[in-house]
Amino acid sequence: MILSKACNYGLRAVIYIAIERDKTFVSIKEISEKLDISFHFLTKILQQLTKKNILMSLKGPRGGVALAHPPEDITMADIVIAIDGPDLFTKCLLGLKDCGTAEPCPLHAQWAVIRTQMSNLFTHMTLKKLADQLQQNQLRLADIVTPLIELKHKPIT
Amino acid sequence: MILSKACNYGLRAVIYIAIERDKTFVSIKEISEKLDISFHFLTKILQQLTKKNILMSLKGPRGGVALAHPPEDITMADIVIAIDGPDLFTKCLLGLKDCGTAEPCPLHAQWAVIRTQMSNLFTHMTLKKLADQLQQNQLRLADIVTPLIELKHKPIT
DNA sequence: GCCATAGATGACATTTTGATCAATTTGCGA
DNA sequence: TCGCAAATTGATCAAAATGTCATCTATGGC
Repeated sequence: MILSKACNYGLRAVIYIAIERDKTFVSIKEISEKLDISFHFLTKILQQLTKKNILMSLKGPRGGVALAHPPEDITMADIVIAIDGPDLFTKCLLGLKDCGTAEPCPLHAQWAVIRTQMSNLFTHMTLKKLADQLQQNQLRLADIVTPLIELKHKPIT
Repeated sequence: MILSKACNYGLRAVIYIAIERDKTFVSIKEISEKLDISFHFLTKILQQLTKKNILMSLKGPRGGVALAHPPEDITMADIVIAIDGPDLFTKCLLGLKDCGTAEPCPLHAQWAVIRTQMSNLFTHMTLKKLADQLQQNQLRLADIVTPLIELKHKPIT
């Protein structure tokens, strides 16, 4: 897969937080249940993001995690790099070291084009754009088609 | 990484075979040494390709593996799908099931564009094109900068 | 201050991937 | 036909990714 599972989960969770952010802090338990992700595994992933100052966290009752910056300032690339590292945007398709214009592999030139496009998509796609899209178009974030938007207006049981 | 190591190795090996194909059968041992890939691991990868009728093999002295089809008929996509499966060209970026135009995730539309470009690159890039590029431009296939082209005119010691 | 809540942390289990070794089978060539 | 070369196969192992569990620590509310 192009992104690790951890990265998948992290992305979906952060988008979820961006949508729910008027509650300021969202509990990881809620996220894990709504997105159907293992609670403990998600905890560790979000910890990574907290350490990298993408999220902030608060312990205790009414605690949880929240975005550490405005959603228009956080990009998909930030999340992907924080969790999977920068390989996706830098590495040679054939895994060769120092594959560049100087000593290219036979796919270097053509792959570089696609890699750049990926990089552009990821660095320009902010959490705000993603959250707006979700709210406007009723898109989805989990396998189970859950009316995510409704959750904002309902107390979490 | 975008492709598994097995897929990396398989691609590089098959390109190598395409270059050396006037010898008809190339031993896996030679490939593993020239490309610096574990012999036994490479053996298993190439076995997969043999089973899928991308390579053919011959036991005994002067045996080895060879392309089962003309190099202009084998594409990178064939190799990638045989080893890593079709996920790269079909799966949702966020790993959701059945993510499509009907029930898209917030990234579906933009990701589909890039995925299609990847698919096009892989399905149009034949082994012949790759081998020609290597021979004409002195590109490389291994970390160690080895004069691969020379090998055709030298007996393997 | 006490307690329930919720994140942080470390230990551990499982699965997948990557890699190695040994034994077997096959077929060419002398 | 004999012996060696080379692929095939199965067993095993290490490392990384994934997933689970128990415990610790901080905090808000009473």
